[in-house]
Amino acid sequence: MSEFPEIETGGYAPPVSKAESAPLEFEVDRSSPVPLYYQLAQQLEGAIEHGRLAPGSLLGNEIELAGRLGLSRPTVRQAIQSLVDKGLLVRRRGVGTQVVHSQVKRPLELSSLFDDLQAAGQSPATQVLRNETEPATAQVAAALGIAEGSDVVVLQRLRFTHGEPMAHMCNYLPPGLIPLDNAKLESTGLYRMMRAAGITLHSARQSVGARCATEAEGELLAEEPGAALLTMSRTTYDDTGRAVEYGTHIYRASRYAFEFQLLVRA
Amino acid sequence: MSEFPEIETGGYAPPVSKAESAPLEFEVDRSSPVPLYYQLAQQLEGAIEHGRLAPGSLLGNEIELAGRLGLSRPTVRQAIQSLVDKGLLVRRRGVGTQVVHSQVKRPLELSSLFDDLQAAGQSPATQVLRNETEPATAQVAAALGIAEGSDVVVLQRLRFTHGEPMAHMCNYLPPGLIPLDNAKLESTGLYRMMRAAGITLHSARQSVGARCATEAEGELLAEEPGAALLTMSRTTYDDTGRAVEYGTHIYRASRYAFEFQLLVRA
DNA sequence: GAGTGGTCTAGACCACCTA
DNA sequence: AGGTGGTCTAGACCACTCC
Repeated sequence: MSEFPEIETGGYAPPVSKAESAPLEFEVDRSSPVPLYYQLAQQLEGAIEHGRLAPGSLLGNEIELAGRLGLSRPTVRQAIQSLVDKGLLVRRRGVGTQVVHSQVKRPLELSSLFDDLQAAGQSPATQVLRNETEPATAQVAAALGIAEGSDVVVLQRLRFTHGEPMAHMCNYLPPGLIPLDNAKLESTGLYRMMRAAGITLHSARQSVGARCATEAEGELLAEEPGAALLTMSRTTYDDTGRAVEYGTHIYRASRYAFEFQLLVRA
Repeated sequence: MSEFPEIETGGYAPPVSKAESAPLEFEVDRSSPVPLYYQLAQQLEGAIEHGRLAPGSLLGNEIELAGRLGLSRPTVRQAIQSLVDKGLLVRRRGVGTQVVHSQVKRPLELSSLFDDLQAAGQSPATQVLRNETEPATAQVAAALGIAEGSDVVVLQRLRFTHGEPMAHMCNYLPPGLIPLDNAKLESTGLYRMMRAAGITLHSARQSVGARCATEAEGELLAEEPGAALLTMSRTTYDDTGRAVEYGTHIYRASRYAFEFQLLVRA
């Protein structure tokens, strides 16, 4: 497999390359507006990504690293901590800081279907079926945390890849949150429009299920009635905890599966 | 304005109760082995959960808070930061730290189906169908990051709630990771056994899809052939980045849906 | 015992927001 | 202009791990 003998022992004994052969050079630019800890974190992350810091290797203690860089220990710790939070490093008291035994690639973030597809080179397209304001039903009101009967924007879209239908999406948004121009909606994703409007997305609560397609759903998505569909409902919150979107979507299970990463919270 | 009008305006203007009427008392115990920042974080979290700190209310600036508690500012910051990471607080430069506009409940963590069901009062039960060692297929080896053909433990279980089958689970584990006693497996969940063995779970990469049940699957899960099934494959990693489990599971869509929360990574 | 990360302090200056 | 969080420093002592 790999060139370095990462493998050993059935148990767990951590094989540690004690002397990092090449101490690796890092440098910070004190005239830059970029925080020092962030500069260091980026350089460390780059070194890990590019394999200059091998998985399992020790980082060298914080105090010495701080001295070598001309930084204080708390600053170095802040850089290291940010990478620990990202899952790239592990700290062990009395042992040291090592590069994680890799395997875990970059965690998926909260992304829109549109971005996912585009990133996968799937050339997504959108058709807006509906874009209007109506009173919120009890379910929608509860999801968005607004009063039942108050106005919400209802959005219904069909998502295509390579000219084939792939998902039917129904979204509800608080009125006036962002301008919902049909042309814009057909050329980009909802999340991207929100971010562009200065909304900082923070988290989303999702529920994923499955069911068999009804006749109408089959027609809409070019599937036989009875075909498996993936269903998803999601409420998205911004960084102030305000619900900015609630959606119920259905996907053709034959063409789509959710990929995501869950993190254990301390 | 009035004193605590938390509600207002259709737009977004944050209505802030400038003077927190009752400054709220916090206290730390310096003789406790619990870190000071952690004590403070817990008290703040409790105050938020119990509504003593209203959503949207300001926390008071860090320096004053530090003074009132007899702590240094970095310590107070560490406490606050941990709650910001949890999504309970938002910091705004030049404004202050406020309690998130709630709505977001506690984020779901990486949990086992067993724990989920038990928490929901569903009295889960498990039947072990298979528990043996065999050579890893290419797919399993890739997921676990081990050599193809090397030994892995294969586990097949059926999960019941209220005496009804609910899911069929097939797991692969590195050999010798933990003792896999059948009796233990039938009385608890796999993750709980791992945690008890000192393994710190860190993250899991999942893929969720759907398909229609085959005849055999229908029989196993007491569904008609063609019924919608939810499929999930998951690789779980510990805090060193080592894959500790790979599983492919199928669930009766009529009885189960995944609930989870995604966070936006900075 | 030596070395590591974990915690904590008491200051400092800066950038940003509100007004 | 005043107040807030964001960053940074130069120390200190402790708890844990390993030899």
